[in-house]
Amino acid sequence: MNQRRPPKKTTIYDLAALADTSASAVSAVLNGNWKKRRISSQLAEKITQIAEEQGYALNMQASLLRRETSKIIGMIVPKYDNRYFGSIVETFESMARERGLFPIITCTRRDPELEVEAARTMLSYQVEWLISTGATDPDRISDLCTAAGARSLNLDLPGKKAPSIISDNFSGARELTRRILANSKRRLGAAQPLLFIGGRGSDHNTAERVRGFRAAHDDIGIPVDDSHILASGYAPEKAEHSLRALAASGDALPVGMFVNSTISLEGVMHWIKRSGHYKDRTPVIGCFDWDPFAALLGDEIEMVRQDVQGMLDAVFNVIDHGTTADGLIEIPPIFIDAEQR
Amino acid sequence: MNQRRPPKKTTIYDLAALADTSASAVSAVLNGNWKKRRISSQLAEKITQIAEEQGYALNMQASLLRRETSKIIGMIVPKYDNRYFGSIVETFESMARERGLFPIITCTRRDPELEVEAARTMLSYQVEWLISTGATDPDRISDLCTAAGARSLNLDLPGKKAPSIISDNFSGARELTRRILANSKRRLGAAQPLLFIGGRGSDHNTAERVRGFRAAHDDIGIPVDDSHILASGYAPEKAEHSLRALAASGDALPVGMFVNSTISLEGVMHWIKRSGHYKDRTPVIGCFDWDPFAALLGDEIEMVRQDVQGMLDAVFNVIDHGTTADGLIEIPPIFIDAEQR
DNA sequence: GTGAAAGCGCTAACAT
DNA sequence: ATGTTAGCGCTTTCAC
Repeated sequence: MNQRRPPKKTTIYDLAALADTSASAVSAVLNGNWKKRRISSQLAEKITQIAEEQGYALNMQASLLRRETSKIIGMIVPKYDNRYFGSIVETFESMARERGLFPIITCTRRDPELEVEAARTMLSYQVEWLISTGATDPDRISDLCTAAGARSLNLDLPGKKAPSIISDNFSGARELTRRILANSKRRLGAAQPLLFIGGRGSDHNTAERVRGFRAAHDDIGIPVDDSHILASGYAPEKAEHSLRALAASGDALPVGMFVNSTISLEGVMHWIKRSGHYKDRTPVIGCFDWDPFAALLGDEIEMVRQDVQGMLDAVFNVIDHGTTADGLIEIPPIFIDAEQR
Repeated sequence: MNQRRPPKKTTIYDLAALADTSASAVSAVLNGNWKKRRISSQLAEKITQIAEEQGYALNMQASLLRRETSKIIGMIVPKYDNRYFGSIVETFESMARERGLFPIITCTRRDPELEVEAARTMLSYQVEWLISTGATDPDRISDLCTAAGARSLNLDLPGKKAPSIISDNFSGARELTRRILANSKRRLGAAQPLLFIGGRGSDHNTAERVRGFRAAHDDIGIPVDDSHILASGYAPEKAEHSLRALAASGDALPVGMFVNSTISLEGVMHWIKRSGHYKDRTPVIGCFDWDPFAALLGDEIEMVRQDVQGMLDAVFNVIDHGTTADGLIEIPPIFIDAEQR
């Protein structure tokens, strides 16, 4: 039933002709601000009905061109392949819609070039706000936004040139580490240093989590060697490769691990299962992020869940109230206890 | 650094004034079709540079209003909470961009009202194509599109009024069932009927998969009782609830299950772990969909992976070549053998 | 209570 | 080779 040649679209002029009135009356009625224009409910009724019959659809491009405000809000997101970002996008969309904003999302696959290209495109579409989620170079995007008269916001990863809403990575990592160490002690009698694996050493979140990881070890007087920090990237294969290299080096394998994301955990679990090391006793694991299946993988796997709703509440708080400070807002992540998992 | 009052945006008229030329020259240069207008590379150079300096950004709304074609392509997707849809969206976006199209995606949470509202909004934005993914009422959306002069396409779930690209659910389910039965026989000596769980009995995919499930049982002469088909919905809690009810009924629990989606599998695995039935011997499981962590959950869990790339190749084949037939295109899903998982 | 008219920023046909 | 001009469909004064 797909029409080959689109029939000329109905405009408010067509409607005006049919209703024997003017385009401005039609526009006013269809926008709901007709009481302000004191249009007779008779005429309003008639116009609405005709519009219905003709299957009239507003042309946003024309409408937006004339208005001063677009009500379009953009978000850039690195990937759709994990629960964290999926839930950010889903929550963002519905919160935006609640406010009468039109959300447009685009996935930039952690590619810096794509990020700025996507930002530019969104600015062409007159976004009023642009949220950079987990962007590699958020300040670059903020600059573009400022130049184009749009406002920007950083989510998940902080920047210097716009308000940034992120998880409290340091405290979260410290508490997670504390729990892994406790589990490990319960199993082995004595606590031993853990392995930190996944993420990029250069990004703020990873750095903060490493700091929390070290602090928790410090708290109980266990030294952490640099060789125990393997921030080799986000892809599953990267984590797997690091572990393989570690095992090949002949060093003792750690009894427990702090895994920096579910995506890294994928590689870690795969390697543990396939490699055959740990065959009798799997390592104690903690993951900075949550996934429902990962949660079922074993009893000893501890997970922090980032507070997506809390973060987006903060995001929209800035948007709704137009806060202007470029500060850092840190949202505590959530710990789920084993019983209620 | 967020500007409070957006500075008036630079237009091509501003650039024309600065370059001491006309708006049309600027437009032509910035669009790349200036060799056609035989504009001197000198002028072109000058304009490009000034545009750069001024941080000029095209106003798409104005551009689109004037053009006849929008190059905007929309997609409606039910959820972002599993790998299947995540990968559909990610692949769709990049394939659209490769073609110079601007993808806009929106998540409708399996809500029929939201679906049509989202479709209407996208049509206002002049989408040329609208892909309904897993929509509850795709024909309604196709009608809206036809009325607005846009073309539509169904993905994942078929409709009658537009070309539909879906998985070959029948054959996939039959093969998956065959494999689960074989695993079950290997473990138990004799094959026993499986339980089908998850999905909506009313949707095409679930119906086809049930048909495949029955066919595979028929093939080896095992009868399937209606009480073994539990298509109680997509949410994890729905599946969990059905299982709890089944266990409470006192009937024997099945030795194996065909789970209709990863999202249902979430509920199934959770129940198996928490309920304590199956404590010594977990059931043989197969899932119509793939998830990396679920794949690690046990050795006996068989998974079909829907061929997302194949499906989207088919989608863009229709778009690129403007096929007009409203037929059903079925893409065989992919089986991953245990060794290579 | 309602209509006429201007103009948002851009593109393309038509001049020169 | 480049400028002038007429809209695209809508919103919004302003005039009646």
